[in-house]
Amino acid sequence: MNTDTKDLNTESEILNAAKRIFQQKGMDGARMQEIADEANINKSLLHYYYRSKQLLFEAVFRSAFSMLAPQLNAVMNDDSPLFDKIRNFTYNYISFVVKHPYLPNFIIQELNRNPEFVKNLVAEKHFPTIDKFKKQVEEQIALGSIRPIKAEQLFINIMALNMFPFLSAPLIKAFTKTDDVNFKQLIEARKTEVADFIINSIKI
Amino acid sequence: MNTDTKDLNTESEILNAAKRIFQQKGMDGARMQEIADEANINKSLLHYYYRSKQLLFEAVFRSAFSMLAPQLNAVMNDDSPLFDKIRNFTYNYISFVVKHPYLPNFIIQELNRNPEFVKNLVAEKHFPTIDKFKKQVEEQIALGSIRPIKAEQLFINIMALNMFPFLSAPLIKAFTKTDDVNFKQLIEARKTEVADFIINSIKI
DNA sequence: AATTTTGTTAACCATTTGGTTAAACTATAT
DNA sequence: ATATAGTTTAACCAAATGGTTAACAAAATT
Repeated sequence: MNTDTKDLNTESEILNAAKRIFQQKGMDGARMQEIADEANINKSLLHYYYRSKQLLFEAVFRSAFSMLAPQLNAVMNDDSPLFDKIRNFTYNYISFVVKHPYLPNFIIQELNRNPEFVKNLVAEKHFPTIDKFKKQVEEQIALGSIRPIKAEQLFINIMALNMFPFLSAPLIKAFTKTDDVNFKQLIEARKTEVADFIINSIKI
Repeated sequence: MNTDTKDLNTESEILNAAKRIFQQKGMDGARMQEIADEANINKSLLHYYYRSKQLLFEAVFRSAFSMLAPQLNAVMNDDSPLFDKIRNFTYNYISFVVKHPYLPNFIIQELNRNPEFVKNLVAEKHFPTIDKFKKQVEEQIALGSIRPIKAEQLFINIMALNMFPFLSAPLIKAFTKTDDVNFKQLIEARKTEVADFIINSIKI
C-alpha cells in the first residue's frame, strides 16, 4: 500500500503500516506478518527495528495518543471564553476525527485492555490536566452566566457528545437505519450542533 | 470461581465463564483454555457443548446483546411523555450498566471488529427501531415544547451521555484525576443529572 | 580498495492455540 | 445386572505465531 517513491525510510514505513493494522485490529487481533505485508518488507525487519510486537505496539500507541492529546488539551488549557472554547473544540475535534476515524476507538480500547498504560501516560510531562477548565467553569457559575454543574460532569458531557458517535458508529447506524453517506451528514451537522446542544443546556 | 452447589448445569456454567472472559478480553484476546479454567472444566467440554470458539463467542454475544437491547428499546418504544422517558431511561440505563460494566464496551468493540454482525442483528425480529421515538420528537417540536432537533441527533446525544462514561472510564479517570470511589460518585450523580442536562438543552 | 557497519532476507524454531480422538466414567433405562 | 446414551477427561495434533539466526547486500568508513 506504499505509493511513495519507495523506501523513503523503512522505519517510518513500518510504523505507518503498524498504525493501520493495530488501529483496525487492536493489539490482540494484529499479526506481525500482516504488518510486514502492509509495509512490503520481510517480517524480520519488524524485529530489527522494534525488537518485539509489544514495543512496536507501544510506539504506535504513543504516536496515536500524541495526536489525540493536543485535541483534548484544547478544551482544557486555552484562554478563550467558555462558549467559544466549546464551539471551537467541537468543530475542530470532529473535523480531526473524521480524518482519523480509528483513533479514538483504538485508544479507548487499548486503555481498557491495559490499565497500566494509563499510569504511564499520566506520569508523562505534557499530559493534559482539567484544572484550568474547572476554574473557568466555576467562574462562570459564580458570575451567573451558566447553570451550576460540576466541571468534571461538563467535561464528560463534552467528551461524550463529541467522541461517542465515532466509537459506536456501527451501533448508531444500525439503530437509526442510516447508511454511510447519511451518517457522514449527521456527523458533519454535529460540528456545530453539538456545541449548541451543550451551550443551550448550561446557559442561563 | 463457581461458588454454587457445583454443576447445576455445565452448559450454562460454560456460558457464564465465557461471558466473563470474552467481555473482559474480547474475541481475539480470550483463550479457550482460560475459559475452561474459569468454568473449572476440561477444555474439550467447551467444544463438546459449543463446537468452536466462534460459536461460543456468538452465543455470548447474542446473550449480551439481548440484555442490552431491551434497555435501549426503552428510549424508543414506550408511550410515556418524552421528558419522563429521558429521565427513566437515564436512571435505568446507568443503574443497569453499573451492574454490568463490561457490557457496552464489549458490544461496541465487537460490532466494530465484525461489521457483518450488525447485519445479522438488524435482520432479527425484535431489533429495536427508532421510528416511534422520531415521531414523538417531531410532535413535541410541532407543539413548540422543545427546540427543533433531528430525532437522530437527539438519540445519539442521549446514548452518548449515558454510555460514554462506561466506554472511556480509564481515559476519564486519568483526565479528571478521580479514583475509583470518586468515579463511582460521578456516575451515581449522572443517574439524574444527565436527564437534566438533556432536558435543559431542548426544553423551550 | 579493503573493511566495517547497517539493512534485508529466507529458513528455522519453540510455544501457543483451537480443535480432535478415543477411552473412561456416570447415570438412566431396560 | 446390564446395555445404552450422555458426559468428562487425558493425550494428541496441525496450524499459526512471535521471535531468532545466519547468510547476504548495500552503504559508510578507513
